[in-house]
Amino acid sequence: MVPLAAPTTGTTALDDLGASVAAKLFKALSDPVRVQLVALVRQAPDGEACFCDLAPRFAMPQSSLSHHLKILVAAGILSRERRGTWSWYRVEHDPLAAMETMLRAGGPLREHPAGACE
Amino acid sequence: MVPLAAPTTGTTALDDLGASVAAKLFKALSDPVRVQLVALVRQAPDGEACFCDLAPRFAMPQSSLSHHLKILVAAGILSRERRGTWSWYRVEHDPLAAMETMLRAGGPLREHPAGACE
DNA sequence: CAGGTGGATCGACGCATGTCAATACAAGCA
DNA sequence: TGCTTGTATTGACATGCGTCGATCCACCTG
Repeated sequence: MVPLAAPTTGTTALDDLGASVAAKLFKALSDPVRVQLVALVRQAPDGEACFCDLAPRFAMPQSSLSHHLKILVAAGILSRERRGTWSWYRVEHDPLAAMETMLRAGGPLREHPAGACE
Repeated sequence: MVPLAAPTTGTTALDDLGASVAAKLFKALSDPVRVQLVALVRQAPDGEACFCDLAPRFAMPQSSLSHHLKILVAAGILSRERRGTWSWYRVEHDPLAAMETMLRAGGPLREHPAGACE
């Protein structure tokens, strides 16, 4: 650690907390398998997909896929619901919208009224 | 089990290549420091920021910051230009727009998605 | 040309992450 | 109750990544 300027927050840029939240969301999508999982679930009929539908799409053991799904659920990007024997996954659109807003506006991860083209 | 859309139909999920491209972009933003760097550069006057302007914002050695900037440049999210003594960074908006499109549509990443400011 | 400064790169370290096989758990069925 | 199938978790392993100090390079100035 070096006596640099203290982490400046509350000025013009994204604050530390917002950056951490954003980074965690982006990290959840930082693997190709997880990107595809989100796309598949989103495009599934009725907006939900069963694990057994997703598994055959990937050439990897079932445990690996479950691991990736767990990460997406932990990040809040997917939600899981167990109905009887099968687990069903849905896309939670709020986190995706938050990321989208942040990419467009560059501001903190919260509702941002700024116009698209400043 | 209900079959998902076949990989060859118009409603196809993200292909492997698109998913890899997307994942690499998201990965570049999977660290809070890099999220803040992008926000800072974007909000800088004239849309560009000098390394020496960015450095004091972070409590970490200069080498670490340079490392993060390198990752962002390698991902195409930032561009670097050396003018005399200083290095200047700008935000490349196309990759951000591509990510945004992908979050909204779930489709593959294209070269020039319907950009936000065209 | 010598010295100084801004910034990039190198090498090492420790921790996080993706992968797999094996195992555990949960629900339906015989 | 026990068996079978679907899914989650565990543990081990290798690799990747963020961090840091040290060093190197490019550009300016005297």
